[in-house]
Amino acid sequence: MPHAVAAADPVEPGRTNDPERTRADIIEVATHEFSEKGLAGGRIDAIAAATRTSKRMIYYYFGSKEGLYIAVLEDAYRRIRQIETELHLDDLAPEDALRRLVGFTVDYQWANPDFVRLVQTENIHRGEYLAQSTSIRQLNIPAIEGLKRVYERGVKAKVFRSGLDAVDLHMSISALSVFNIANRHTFSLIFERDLASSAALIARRDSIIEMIVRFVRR
Amino acid sequence: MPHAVAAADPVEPGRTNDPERTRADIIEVATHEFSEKGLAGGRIDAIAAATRTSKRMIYYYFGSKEGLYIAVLEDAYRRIRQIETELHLDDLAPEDALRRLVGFTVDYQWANPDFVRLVQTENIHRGEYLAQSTSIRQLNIPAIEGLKRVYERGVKAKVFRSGLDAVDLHMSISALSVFNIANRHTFSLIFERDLASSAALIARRDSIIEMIVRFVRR
DNA sequence: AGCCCAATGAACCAGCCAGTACAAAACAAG
DNA sequence: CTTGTTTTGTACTGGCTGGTTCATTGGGCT
Repeated sequence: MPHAVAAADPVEPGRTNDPERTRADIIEVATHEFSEKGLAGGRIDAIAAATRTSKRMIYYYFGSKEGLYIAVLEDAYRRIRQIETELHLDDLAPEDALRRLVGFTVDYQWANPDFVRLVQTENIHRGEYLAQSTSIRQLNIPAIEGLKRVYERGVKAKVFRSGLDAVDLHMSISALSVFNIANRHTFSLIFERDLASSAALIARRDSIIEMIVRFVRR
Repeated sequence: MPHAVAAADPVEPGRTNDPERTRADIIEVATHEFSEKGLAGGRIDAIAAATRTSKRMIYYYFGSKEGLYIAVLEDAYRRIRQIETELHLDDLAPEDALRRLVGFTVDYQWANPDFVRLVQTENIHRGEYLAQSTSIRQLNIPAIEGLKRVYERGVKAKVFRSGLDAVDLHMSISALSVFNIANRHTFSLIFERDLASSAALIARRDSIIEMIVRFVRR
């Protein structure tokens, strides 16, 4: 997402006070800064400068650097959960549905490196800020529900073996999908491989799908 | 490794100037600090305080915070490579060897969260410091050589399917092994699962091994 | 119009922290 | 024991950066 300067939406034109927009603007810029530099490395002044508003506003709305960081985390998780609900897997045969789910997950991580980096940062902090967020834990996890239904359909149809744990399976899918993004720099440096080329991505995507499918097939 | 205050080694007793030791001491403390807080979050003063020596020495030996950080990275990679050479896989049947290699990888990551965190941090920085290290790229990668030999033996023995890429396979093994450590905090928070219990670890370990083996089996 | 509060701006501050100045010891060599 | 080099300690500083102060503007409501 190349920063979209968002052609001013036509509603209420001559307005200068616009809290919603100010908040959203700050969060967008801060998401980028924190995902780029981490919490300690991110600079409030840098965020303020890239915003249409001022540093004062950041403290007005978010209270502190940590407060802003938490808001950024909440927003990022909210977005991914939103998208997860939009997959329609129930009208596909189990194995096809699984392939689609895995493929989607890979593509999503690929398309949203900011989210991956944010999660990485938060894990460096041992999840202490995510733990402070009340709103995040209220959301349930569409991804795992969808996966669970697909898996159970597959078991019933005797194409998947039974006895597997959906959360464990989800963890494997996430692990494989995230790694390419999360560790691409050190990995490609050490193995002298370009992980970013589209050929490499496609091959990797196929490999991941194949691995998951072979794991669940009877 | 619980910090081992290292009962003074008997060689050269009355010595006060001991560059080797000072250097090693600084690196050990810094490894902990940086893996805990990241590069930006780590404090030189904190490192100095936890050392037997002073801040002055850090700059004397490493020149800058970044210099120290690079030295820490180099040392961490050197250690893991060292250990990788110590696996003896050639005297096992291919599938057993593969199981052992994967199991070892999982256990190693589990036992060395500092390394995982350091790599995470370095990836946040897009590998720019690792790229500056000349010494790291000179080392070759024992793990992948070992894996390659095992895989090829398996193909020859017709227990593994052919046409797979050893680096890709290694990537999958790493991805699955690292995820539990790297993302345990956010993951366990969201899925309300304890990933740290030994029961969970063992189950996960088995699941990973099974996934890899099923992937390569014909 | 006039009141009140939400929203905003510009300049400012204080503590933190990477890095340094200035030496003084310890050691090696002659 | 002198001399030169390596290693170490103490005290300091200057800029960066999170956070604040104080004052102002805009807008909804009656």
